[in-house]
Amino acid sequence: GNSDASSDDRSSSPDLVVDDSAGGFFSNKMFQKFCQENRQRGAAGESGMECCSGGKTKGRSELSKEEMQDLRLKVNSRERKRMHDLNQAMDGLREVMPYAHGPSVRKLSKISTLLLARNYILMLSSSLEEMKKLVGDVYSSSAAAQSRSSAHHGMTPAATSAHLPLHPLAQSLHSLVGTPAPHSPPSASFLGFHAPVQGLLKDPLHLGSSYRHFPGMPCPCALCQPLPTATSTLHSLSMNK
DNA sequence: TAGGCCATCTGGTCCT
DNA sequence: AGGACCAGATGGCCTA
Repeated sequence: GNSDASSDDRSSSPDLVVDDSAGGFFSNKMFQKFCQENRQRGAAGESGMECCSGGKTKGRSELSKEEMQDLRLKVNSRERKRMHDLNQAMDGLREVMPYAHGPSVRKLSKISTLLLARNYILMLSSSLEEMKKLVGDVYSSSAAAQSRSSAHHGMTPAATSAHLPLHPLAQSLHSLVGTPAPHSPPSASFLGFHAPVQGLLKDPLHLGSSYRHFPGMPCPCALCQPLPTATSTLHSLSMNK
């Protein structure tokens, strides 16, 4: 189920147009050439064709014209399905990316989707690290305060921390950092996405036409996202093969 | 009209 | 041997 696909006449996962029909298949120039060559060979002599018809396992060179066509159709169909699956996965990735979705918005290109996803992951990673640090700081400061107070009342620090209610800030941070739901994108409100800005950037990757920039948060788009220092080493790895 | 993006076909390579 | 994966080629569609 891809919502974008319905709004985009250039869906990356179009309904399977199986061009098994002669018209579709023979429209391919290379295949036409192949058939032409085959016809020429056939005109020169059909003996090669007859010798191998009826065998159970044949080499590809021994296949008849029809069998070759059949094989080619099967391979093409598999390749189409593979590409459709890949595009479906790409659509799934687009759905969880922080950019404007909608009928009036052009879909991110594949390369833009991948680049944006990469930067988005880097941004989330650095945010998570920051959150963890914050939680640690809050814990240590409140524990220090409690130990002072409990020492005053003759209690052990361990006993107090076990029964202490969490600092309100620590509680809220806990709810944010504590148990991330697998396979679910971070909530929009958590990321501060509730007040989208309409200002769009111009950029060579065509991110600008579909990407929204949000106030108060580092922008994950390929252009304006400075890589976090902790993960900047990943940059050198980039996406090179 | 050039350039970008895409779907499809195709042959080669690798893996099971 | 068959299937998956990959990259090159090709042609169509769209936009600036």
